[in-house]
Amino acid sequence: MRRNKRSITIQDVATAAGVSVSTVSRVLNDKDDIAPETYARVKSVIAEMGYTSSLAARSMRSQRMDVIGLIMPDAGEPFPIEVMKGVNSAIAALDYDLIIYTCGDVRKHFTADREIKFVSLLNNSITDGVVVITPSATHFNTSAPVVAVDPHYEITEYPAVISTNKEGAREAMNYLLNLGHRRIGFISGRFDLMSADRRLLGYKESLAQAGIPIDSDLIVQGDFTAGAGLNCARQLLSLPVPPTAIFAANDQSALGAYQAAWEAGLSIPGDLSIVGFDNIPDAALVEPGLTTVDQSIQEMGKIAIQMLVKLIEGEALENKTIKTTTRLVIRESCRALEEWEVKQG
Amino acid sequence: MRRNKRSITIQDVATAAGVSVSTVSRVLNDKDDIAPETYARVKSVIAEMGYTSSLAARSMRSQRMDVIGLIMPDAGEPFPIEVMKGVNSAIAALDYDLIIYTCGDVRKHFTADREIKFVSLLNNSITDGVVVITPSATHFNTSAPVVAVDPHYEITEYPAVISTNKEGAREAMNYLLNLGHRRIGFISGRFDLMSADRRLLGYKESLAQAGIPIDSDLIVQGDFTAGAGLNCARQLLSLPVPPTAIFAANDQSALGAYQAAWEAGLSIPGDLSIVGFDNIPDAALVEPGLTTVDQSIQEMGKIAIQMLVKLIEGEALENKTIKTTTRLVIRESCRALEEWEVKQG
DNA sequence: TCGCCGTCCGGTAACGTTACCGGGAATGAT
DNA sequence: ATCATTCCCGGTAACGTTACCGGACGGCGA
Repeated sequence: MRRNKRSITIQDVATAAGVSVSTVSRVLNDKDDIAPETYARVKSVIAEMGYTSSLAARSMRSQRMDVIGLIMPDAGEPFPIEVMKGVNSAIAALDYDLIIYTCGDVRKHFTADREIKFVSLLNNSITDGVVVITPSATHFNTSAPVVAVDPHYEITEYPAVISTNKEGAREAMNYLLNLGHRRIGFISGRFDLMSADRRLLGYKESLAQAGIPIDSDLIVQGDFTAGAGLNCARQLLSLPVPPTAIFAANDQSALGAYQAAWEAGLSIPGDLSIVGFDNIPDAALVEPGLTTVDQSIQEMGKIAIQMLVKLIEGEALENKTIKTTTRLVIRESCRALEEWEVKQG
Repeated sequence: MRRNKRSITIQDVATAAGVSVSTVSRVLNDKDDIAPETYARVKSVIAEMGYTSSLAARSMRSQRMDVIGLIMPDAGEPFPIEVMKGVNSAIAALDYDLIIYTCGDVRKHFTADREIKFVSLLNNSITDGVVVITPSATHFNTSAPVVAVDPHYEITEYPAVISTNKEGAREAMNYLLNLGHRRIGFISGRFDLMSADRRLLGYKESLAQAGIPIDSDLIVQGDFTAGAGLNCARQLLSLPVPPTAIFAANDQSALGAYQAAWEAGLSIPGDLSIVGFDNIPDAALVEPGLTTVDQSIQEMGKIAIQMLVKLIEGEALENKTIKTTTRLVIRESCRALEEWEVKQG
C-alpha cells in the first residue's frame, strides 16, 4: 500500500505547540506534572490538528491500552450476536473500548488454531484482555487474561461463563411433561459442544425421572441451525407414531420445526407443541410466540466482561467458572393434551 | 495492569532457532532470500513456541497490516449487522483480517466526533483501510482509505455505497397503488438521515404521479425502531379515516406496525396491507411474510470491501459513489382492495 | 548569600518489528 | 589462482509512543 499522506504524529503536535514530545505525551495521559496553561495550549493544538495517538505505538510501549477484545466465531449466528450486544453494553459503561475480531463461517474456518492465533494477536499487542465466544481451544498462550463464554468443552484452564444447560432443559421438559406430553421429540445440537450435550442430558434425566423409557427414534441430531431443525422435525413428524411435542436444543432449531409443522399443515400448538432454548429475539416475534428456556445471553456477555475487568485490574476471581441461571419463558407454542386435561379435571 | 507473563517475541524465536532476528522476520514475511532448511527450522520453532507476531509492532514498522477495519454504529440493529455479515464474507475470501470497532447505543454516543476518532485510531495504526456504516461525519483525516455504507448525508468527500432509496420506495408505492390502495400511511425514519429522506420523497412522488393529494396526517415520524413503528401505526390506525395500507421506511418499523395491527384485532393483509424496506431476515420469518423492498444489505457490505481493497491496492475508483439497486420482494402482507378487484374484473 | 525543595519540562532509552545495507561463503568463469 | 557473482544471513536504524531520569528555575528558610 502506498501510504502517501503520512499521519500526524506526536512530534508534529509537539512542534506546533512549541513543547517537547514528552510534554505532549504527559498531556495525553493526563499526568499531573504540567502547568495548567501548557496543558490547555497542547490540548487545543491536539484538537485543532485532529491528532489521534497511534494505537500501535502506544500499545507497544505502554502497559495499558484500555481496549478489550472480543473474538466471535461467526458473525451470522444469533447467539454470538447476542453475546456481543451484552459485551458491548457492558463496555460502554466502562473506560474501555471494544475491538471485535471475527472471521468467516464457523464450521469451515474457525478451528482452535485460529482462535489461539487471534487471542495472541490481540492480547500480545493491542488489548488488555479478550473474551472468546464458544471457544474450542483448551488453552491459550497469552500474556493478558482470557474469559470464555459457553466454551465447547468443560475447561478449567481459563475462566468461563456458562449457563445451567442441564437444569434449563429439565425445566422445559418438566413443563411439557406436566402438560401431559409423553412422546417428546428432541432436536439436538452438535454433540461436540458441551452445551448441546448438557441439554440432551437434561432431556434424558427428565424422562427417566418421569419413568418414561427413552426412544432413540425421538432423538435426532441437528447442528443448531434452522435448516437442520427443519430436517430433524420432518424426520420426527414422519415417524409411525409422531411426537406430540418437540423440544429443540436451541431456538433456531425450534424455528426450523415451526417450518416443518407449517409444511405438514399442523397447527402450533394445536397439533404440535414446541419448546426452544436460548430465547433469541426471534422467539418473541414468531407466531405463535415460542416457549423457550431463556439463558439471558446478553447477561452472559456482561458477566464475562466483569470477570475480565477484574482480572485486568489484577484482582482474583472467587469462582473461575460462573454459571448463569436459565428460566423458562412461557409463550404460546405449547398446549396441554386434551386427554390429560380430562384426566386432571 | 500487571503484565507478568511476558509474551514471546521474535527475539526469543531467533535465539531458539539459532538465527538472527532479521532472518525470523524474513521467514515470517515469506521473503525468498532464505535457505529452505533454515526456513523450515524457523517455521517449526515458531509453531513449537506458539509465537504470534505483535500486531502493534508490525503495524508500526510495516506499510501493510493486512487488516481491514469496520466501524459500526450500534451492534444491536439489524442493518449494521447485515452489513457486517456482508463485509465478513467478502473479507473471508481475501487475505485480510477484519477488526470491528463499535460502541454503545447509536443515539447516545455515536457522534461524528467519535466516528472520526475511531477512523483515525484504526487507520493511523493497525488497519489498511476502514469501512464506516452510516457515518454522519463529513470528512475523515486519515492516512488510509475510508469507504462509507449508507452515509447520513450526501457526501462527496469520501467514497460511499448507497442504495436506490427513492426508486425502491416508488416501486413499493406503485405496487400498493396498483392493488387499489389510495389511502396509504407512511411511517418515516429519522429525518436527519439521507436514506429516510429519500424514501419519503419516493412516497410523495408516487402519490403525486397517481394524482393523489398528500395528507399530512398519513405521514408520521418514526426513528427506524420497532417501538416507534408501533406507536406510529397506532396513531395511523386511530385516524378518523384510517389508511388501508402502511408503507414503513424500514422493516423494523413495519414489524412494529404488525404489532399495532394485532393489538387492534386487524388481520394482515385482510384489514391492513403493510410494506417494509430493507428485507432483513425477520421479514421472511414473520407471519404473514412481509412484503418489502430488498436493498441487499449484505451486498452493500461486499461492494464496500471491493472498493476499499481497490483503494488499498492503489487503484483508482471509476465511480466514487456506487448505487446498489433495490428490488421489491412480494410476500403475503398485502392484498388488493375488493372494490378495486370488482372494478378490475 | 547559600542551599534546599518543589514545579515543570526536555532528553534519552526502550518496546517488537521490518527495511535496508553490507558482508561472508560458496560457486562459476577466466 | 583470481575475481565476479550469487546466495544467505546478520547488523543497524527506524517506526511513534511512554517511562524514567535529571536539569533549570523560582521561592523559601537559615
